[in-house]
Amino acid sequence: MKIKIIENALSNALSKIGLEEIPQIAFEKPNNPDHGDISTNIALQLASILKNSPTKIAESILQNLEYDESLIEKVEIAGPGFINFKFNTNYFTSQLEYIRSKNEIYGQQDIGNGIRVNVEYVSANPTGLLHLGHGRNAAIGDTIANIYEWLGYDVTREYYFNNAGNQMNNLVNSIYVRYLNLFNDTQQQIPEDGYHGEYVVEIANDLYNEYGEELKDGNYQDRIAIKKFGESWCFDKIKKTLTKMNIEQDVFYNEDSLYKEGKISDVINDLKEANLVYEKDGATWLKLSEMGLEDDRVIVKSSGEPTYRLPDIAYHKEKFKRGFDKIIDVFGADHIATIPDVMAAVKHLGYNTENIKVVIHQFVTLTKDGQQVKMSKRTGKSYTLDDLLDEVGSEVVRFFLIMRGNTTHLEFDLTLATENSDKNPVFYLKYAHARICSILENIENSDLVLSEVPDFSLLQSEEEINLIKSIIEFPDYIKLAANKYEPQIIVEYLREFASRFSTFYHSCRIKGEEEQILRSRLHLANIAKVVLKNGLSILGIKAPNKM
RNA sequence: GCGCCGGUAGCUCAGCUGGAUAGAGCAACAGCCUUCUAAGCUGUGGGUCAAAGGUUCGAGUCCUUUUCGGCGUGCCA
Repeated sequence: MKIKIIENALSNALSKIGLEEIPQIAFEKPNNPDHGDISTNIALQLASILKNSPTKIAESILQNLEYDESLIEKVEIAGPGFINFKFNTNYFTSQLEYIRSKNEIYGQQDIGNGIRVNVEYVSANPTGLLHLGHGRNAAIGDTIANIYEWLGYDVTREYYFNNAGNQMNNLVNSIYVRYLNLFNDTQQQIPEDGYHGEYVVEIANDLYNEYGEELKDGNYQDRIAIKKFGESWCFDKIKKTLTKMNIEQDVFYNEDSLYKEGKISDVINDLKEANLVYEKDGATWLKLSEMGLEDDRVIVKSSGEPTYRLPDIAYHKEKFKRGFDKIIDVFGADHIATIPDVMAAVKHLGYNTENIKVVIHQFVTLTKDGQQVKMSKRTGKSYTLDDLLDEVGSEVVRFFLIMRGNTTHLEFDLTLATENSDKNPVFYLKYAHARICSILENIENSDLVLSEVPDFSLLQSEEEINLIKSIIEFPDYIKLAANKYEPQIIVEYLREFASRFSTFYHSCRIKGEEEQILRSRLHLANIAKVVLKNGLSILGIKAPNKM
């Protein structure tokens, strides 16, 4: 919305009143339509400074306010001293002509200006199958990547993984036990900290089919073979699941490459040079207490192996060195503790951590028929992301996983998701789009009608204007979602949008109306179709022509 | 113990930098299909915004304390 014009007008009025310093003027969109389209509380803010009542101040601002009457219909003082602006309906309809010219690309913006953004998400190690938590991570990350692309950023979608270290050893141990159990009488148990999932049995079966009893000794070479087999088995499944979810990442970054290319030792040297580490009990410690945090932490164990913090630091340094201007990490809430450590170190190495945004999301719980489905690691029974995708499809999965705020625990209602009915919110949006397609089909020569320039000023009813207002706001919501890293903002916007379209649809007929009206309404519906299609596409959902 | 996130209608959740009468979906109830898709629309009922104090013209939103739930708190990732 054009608040710049109002802002300037207000600034001028304020200086006429005699204000030497013009303060920041805040605007908001009133939720009560009687309060106009845009509102400012500037008079309330100035009350204590000017030692006058807000209403008096508002009055004198109004007396000195000059504005374009073709744009603004009404300016009012209301309540305790708000100044409310109501736009002329012609303002809204005139915006439509510009939007119509954008057509298919409406919503795209070039504010990113090619700035390079790295969005890291999923990043599950190849030690198992993806679960619902990964799914939420994937949906949030992929949608944020889409949003930034729509804003003209140069986006790289990245997956970071570690195929070495403790976790892989645990996987190897677990597979090995299951493998021996296939042909050995002695029923060995999986170690306490091993992987108990049923998929490990599957891996062992496949392993046996490939190698027979060749690996039964479990010597060094055997373990390497088991590790390679297990890793590619898991990665294969993970990638298939992501493909099913319509996610395609550009870079799979292996933590191991940080070691091979000397990036880890480089960072240790950097840290030593910056005097940020010390030796104690045979380990290397990071001086976090000198960086404003509570406790120092080990980054290299006495065994000589680094802890996870060190590669994390090196990895973030690498992202900067690879030329990214902005770094977005999407993590589950269980990673929350390590983030401040890593950020502090990266910052003290001289990188601007303000360009790193860590998006934390809370966990997912699964409910079915009102009962919570336990996803226990101990029993090994779990409902995987893949199961879910098979059951309800990628679009419902993606939608459900982003329809709550990142910081809220998300309850995935399987019963609701499976239901192909009006209760399922994703259908509502698709349905609105399909309806518009149906209108276009039902109008004779609709292409021809759309090729002619419409008179949008004929659209004056409340339903039409409300729809137009929502159309105009589309780019603002994309920006808001980007600034907040909240895909949910797009979801909420689209629901409201579809609702306004449906209201319009029911009260304003198109087919059979007089030619001029028909043309302008058809154009309006067609623009609404673009908004729905583009909005859904940001969420990774296709807009169907028929339902 | 300490740290992070959350507690808003019967249920699931919105509520942007503090603003005017706290919203949506589902569930409940009452209407609307000879007319472009009724997977829809219109209306009704439903609230001590976990509790208490504080900041101010004004608090669901900010501060303090308490409480409940989740996660974390490792020379695991």
